[in-house]
Amino acid sequence: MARMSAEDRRTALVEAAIRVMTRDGVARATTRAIASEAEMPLGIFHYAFRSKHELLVRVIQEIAKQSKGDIDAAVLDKPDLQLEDVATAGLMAYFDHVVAHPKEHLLTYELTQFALREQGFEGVAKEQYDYYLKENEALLAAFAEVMQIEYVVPLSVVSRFAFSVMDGLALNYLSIGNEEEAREVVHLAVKSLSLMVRPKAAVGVGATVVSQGNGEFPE
Amino acid sequence: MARMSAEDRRTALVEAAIRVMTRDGVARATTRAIASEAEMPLGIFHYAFRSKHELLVRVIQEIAKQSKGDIDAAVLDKPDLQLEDVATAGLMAYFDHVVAHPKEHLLTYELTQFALREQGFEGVAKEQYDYYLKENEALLAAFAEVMQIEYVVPLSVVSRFAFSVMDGLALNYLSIGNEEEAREVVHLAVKSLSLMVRPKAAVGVGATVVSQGNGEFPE
DNA sequence: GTCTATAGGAAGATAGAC
DNA sequence: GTCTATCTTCCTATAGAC
Repeated sequence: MARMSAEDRRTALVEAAIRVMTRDGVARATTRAIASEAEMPLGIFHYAFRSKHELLVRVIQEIAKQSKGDIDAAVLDKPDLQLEDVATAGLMAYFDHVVAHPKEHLLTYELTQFALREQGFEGVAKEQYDYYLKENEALLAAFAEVMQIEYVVPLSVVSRFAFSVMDGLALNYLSIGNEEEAREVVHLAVKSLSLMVRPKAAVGVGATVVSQGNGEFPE
Repeated sequence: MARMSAEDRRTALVEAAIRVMTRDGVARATTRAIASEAEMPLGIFHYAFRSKHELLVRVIQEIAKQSKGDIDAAVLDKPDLQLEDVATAGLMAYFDHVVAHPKEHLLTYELTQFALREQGFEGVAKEQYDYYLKENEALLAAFAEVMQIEYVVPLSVVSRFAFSVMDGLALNYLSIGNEEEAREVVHLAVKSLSLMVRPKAAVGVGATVVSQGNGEFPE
């Protein structure tokens, strides 16, 4: 096989590992299967990585990076102007991604669980989720800016709520399907979010905002 | 070792398997570890079960049954009378269970994933979720009865929404913790549910019901 | 029915020829 | 650097003595 730098080997192996895991699951992603997928002899594996553990850390990081780009692109870039429309479009875009790429989402769940169990990966699951939540917060903040609204509960809590619904829905959709009903749940999520929002205390412009919420959030 | 019927062996092995899986994870629940936990020689395993596969099916069924009883007991039996109080108490009771028994919940996620990947288990993940959702529906129906309210969206959708939020929240709580913030999310879930509810079209009694919802659910 | 011993295979990791 | 052959360990499952 042609000469390659160690770093190129690592990159190729990480990509091969993701393909194998997406196709066959984490448990079947053995060093042999990964090397074979990358069309390298097994011996190369432990030349590129000290251990399988090292590869897995890179795989988890890479997955988080990829799915961020993938989903963000779909969720933003919606030119509607009504609050609910934009929110619905965003959440539906996320759900569309789940429907179109179920195995990729299944893999992220598998990796989370793996990280929660395996010694030496304690922090990794937390990092992964923290990352997703932060990205989600940024999205919600941008959304609020565009729509001239503000949240009546802390952003981090709104983010975690939205993330929880969509994450839980994706998980049960992967198990039971029923796409149509799942989309009804997305609509409920949008209505729920409208409870957590009010028109921004207008400093200058009065934007056209449609909110189902009453602008209050009683304790 | 004392004589036992094959069925008693199976029961003991299933319970041992659940203990091992809860403690160490599904991947480490080998036939050896399970037999050892049940204090039986390895040979007994394949006398009681034709294969590990057979054991796993029983484990998954047993887990679903157990957690139902466990959680239902906590969620019902709340003598409050205010709508939101009861709902909050119910969802909080569920979350309390997650906090108190994180490993048990982690195990159910692991088993779901396992079932989604493994040949011969295709239906099992779906059955598990269908079962949880049905139980959840029954709970919501009983709740509506007691509180003299009715749902303005189909019960199955309300159930799936509530289940999604709590399931997703449990999953991310297991990864990132932050119990206090997670409990704020539970409060948001309760507020959201109040959107999906209105006082029951009173036929006789007029019950004392406090709802945050406006009794409508615009499309 | 019980249980030891072992078959047969696949895993992660390494040694050593090229 | 590359790659084959192999080490060691652990898995599921079974054979066969008691």
